[in-house]
Amino acid sequence: MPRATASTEKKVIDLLKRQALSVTESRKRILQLFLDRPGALSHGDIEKKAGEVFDRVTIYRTLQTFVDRGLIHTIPSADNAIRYALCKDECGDGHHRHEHIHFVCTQCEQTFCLDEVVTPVIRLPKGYSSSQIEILVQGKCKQCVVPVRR
Amino acid sequence: MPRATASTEKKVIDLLKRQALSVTESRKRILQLFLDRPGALSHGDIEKKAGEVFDRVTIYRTLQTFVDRGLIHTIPSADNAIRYALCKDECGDGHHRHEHIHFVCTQCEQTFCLDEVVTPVIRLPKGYSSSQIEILVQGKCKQCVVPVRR
DNA sequence: ACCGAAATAGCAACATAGTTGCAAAAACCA
DNA sequence: TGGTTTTTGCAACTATGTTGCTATTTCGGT
Repeated sequence: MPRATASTEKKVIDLLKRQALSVTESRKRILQLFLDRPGALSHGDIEKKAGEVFDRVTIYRTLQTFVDRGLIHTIPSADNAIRYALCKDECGDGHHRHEHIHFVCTQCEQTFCLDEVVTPVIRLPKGYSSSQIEILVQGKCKQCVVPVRR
Repeated sequence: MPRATASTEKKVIDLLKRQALSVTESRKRILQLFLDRPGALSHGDIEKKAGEVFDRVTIYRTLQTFVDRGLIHTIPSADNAIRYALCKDECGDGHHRHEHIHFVCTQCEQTFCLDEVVTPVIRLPKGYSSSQIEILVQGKCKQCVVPVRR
């Protein structure tokens, strides 16, 4: 199965170079995986899709590098499996700023960034200060709600 | 160090009985740990505090039982360490309903339930339906913000 | 295109986290 | 108290994540 056409390969290389990352097979492949699908990926997902080619350790380190450079961001979960998703607005080196919420579909089990939904302001009790807010909504996604039968 | 006074022991036993759970040493001890402190506990935390007395497996199973019975609830995190906290309003058998947000202090690294802060309504894009919302706020808690120097 | 320095990948070994089956121990109920 | 049921501990296993070291690859300069 041809995973990367000439044009998407170029895009991937571009993204890496823009972050001053050296272009390696594993980075290209893993970044490609994120571009290929709308949802978020866990380490396990990536290992399943590219684990025969690359070492587990390489995948861990590649993901960490991508997070550090602001290419992807982490999404917490209640099942002890951190997921990663592409940063849409270019996040900087070590600086992530995300205003969107995350949606976990209970049916297809995919996790999506809902860029259209902006995180509301949360009024904290006196004495608390906040630096980051993460909103995780669980339910059924567009594809899974009222499945269209034909 | 005396962990349970006569009165708190009674409270613990009461809570267990109310859920039709048999009263065992490990359940008493673990439930006691939750009553002793305001923050949430991870499996690891509990293992450190009671791991010499009880088997790891017992702790896993006890936590699972408590979650199933609605005694405690899980709190997702970005560091792959699910935390557990007492349910204030009695959640039923397998039914959790929490309207509060969770606060993770970056300084003392504790996680709290902020019962005073009600989760806002999130307007999802067309086609999505939500069944549960989890809000995770990161920052400094009451104790850690502007440390009082005397 | 080639070379050397620097970055990255792979390997091994380890640490932590979580699960399952089964036999022994205990909690419960009459 | 005694029999039944539930829970515990143990052993073994799988999955997940980390670290140090060496081999390989990338990349800049020539």
